[in-house]
Amino acid sequence: MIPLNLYNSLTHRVEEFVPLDPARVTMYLCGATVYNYVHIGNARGPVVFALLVRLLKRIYGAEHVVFARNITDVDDKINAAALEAGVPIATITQRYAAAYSDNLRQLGVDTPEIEPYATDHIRHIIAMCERLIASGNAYAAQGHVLFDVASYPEYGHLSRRSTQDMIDGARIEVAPYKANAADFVLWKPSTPELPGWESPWGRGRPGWHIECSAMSAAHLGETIDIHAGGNDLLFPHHENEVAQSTCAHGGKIFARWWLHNGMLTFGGKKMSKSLGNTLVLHELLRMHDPEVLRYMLLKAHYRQPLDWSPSALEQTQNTLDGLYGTLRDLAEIDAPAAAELPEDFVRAMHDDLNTPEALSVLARLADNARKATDGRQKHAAKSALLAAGQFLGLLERDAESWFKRAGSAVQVDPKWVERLLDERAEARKRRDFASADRIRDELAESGVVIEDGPQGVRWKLTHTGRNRNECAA
RNA sequence: GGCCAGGUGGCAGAGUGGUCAUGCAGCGGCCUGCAAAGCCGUGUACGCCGGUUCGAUUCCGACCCUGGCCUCCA
Repeated sequence: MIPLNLYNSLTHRVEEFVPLDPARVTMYLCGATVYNYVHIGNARGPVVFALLVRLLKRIYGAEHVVFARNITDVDDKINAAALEAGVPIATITQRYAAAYSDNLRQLGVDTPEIEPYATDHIRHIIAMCERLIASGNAYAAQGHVLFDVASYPEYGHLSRRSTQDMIDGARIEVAPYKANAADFVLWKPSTPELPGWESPWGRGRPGWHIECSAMSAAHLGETIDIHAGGNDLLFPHHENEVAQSTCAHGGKIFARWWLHNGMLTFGGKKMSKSLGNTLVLHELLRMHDPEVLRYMLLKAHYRQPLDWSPSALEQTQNTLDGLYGTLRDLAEIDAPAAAELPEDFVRAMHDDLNTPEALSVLARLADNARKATDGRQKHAAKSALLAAGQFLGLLERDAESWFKRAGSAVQVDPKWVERLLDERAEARKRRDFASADRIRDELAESGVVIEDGPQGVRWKLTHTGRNRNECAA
């Protein structure tokens, strides 16, 4: 058995992952705040960490892994969007939460076991605030509840900063109700036009950080195996979660492994709404096959930054075309995905989810499949390729239709193509190559590339010239 | 300014103390009526300067540069 090694942000080292209880492996991922459509950068964590969940299920059994990915459905940005549109926040959050789940599903992200909503956990949040006040780790002031950072000496351990640095580095003015600059809000008061819930401190709403702590504990228990998220959440979000959860649970360790994915950049800068360099996921899904987007997200190691660009996407499209080309050549071999994954593939995946390495194994498997001579070899090679590819959420399409994508930028009527191909076949039979080539040129003009093979002619839609600039919007 | 990641061939992107990443693109050849696809072949790559070492892209130190966090952010 190849051990599963994962980089733990807590220790800054790659360590062999061993769950607390192999019969119930628990993992939590900070999901989305649903105030707008998500961009492709928002999908990186869900994609790579759902892949990790697949790996965990393969090791421990699907029924022994519980994965939660939350939805933050109360937040000041949501409130602002609702206020502007003149609708209740639920109108906003339902729309975007549905789009989020749907977009991720299209991208091949498995649905988590649990998808908790913050507003369904207000009682848990209030209870947690009360526990923190009782334990002396939080205090109420002017309708707020604040976490007392000074009460938790370990604060800053995860993100490796000292509280002194944080005070020195504080760029915002300290709110008057805060005892210390570094203290953060667990609960805050709501004015009548804002959403709010009755609490011991008056009508109010939760702060962001405590939502994840409360939902994680409610569904997965006080100590979980893995907590994941983008590395931009390391501080303050994750640091604050550690502080709240640890203190509310009598010092029990909150998350044993902390995993952080690197940022997706566009034009060399982190893709973010504030910079205005985002590529909205549902738009991309309209223009590209989801597998191309997915392959692109897996091309770089999850902890590294990944720069998105139209040309990189085109390269990815070409790579995937090559893999599907192999499968198309093996269309007559009726081989389903193998039950077992190739060992070098598993080794790559167990090496801190090294998807670039795993993709290079995929290329090698495709090479084997192309070079296989007899039927048995072909069968074995094809099923190995499919097994590895489909584990990554790739190569799930029918190879023939991959090259004749419906809804692509290039559109042709297949009947028209077939008719021209018949005409061309006739011309070639007459050795009238001038006419044959004229027909080929006409097809090429419409984006149809033809290949004369031993079994006759086949065709595909070209990618050249499309998708080059359209996603730079 | 503080903390944390990085700088690899035309592009993307792994990895390693001493023969090979891989993919895309390019180039040459085979195949083909010609193409396409496929096959074969093909490139003095590891930011800069020192150090350790028989040997460093890989380890150590300095420097330069880039990105992330320090405020909401996957």
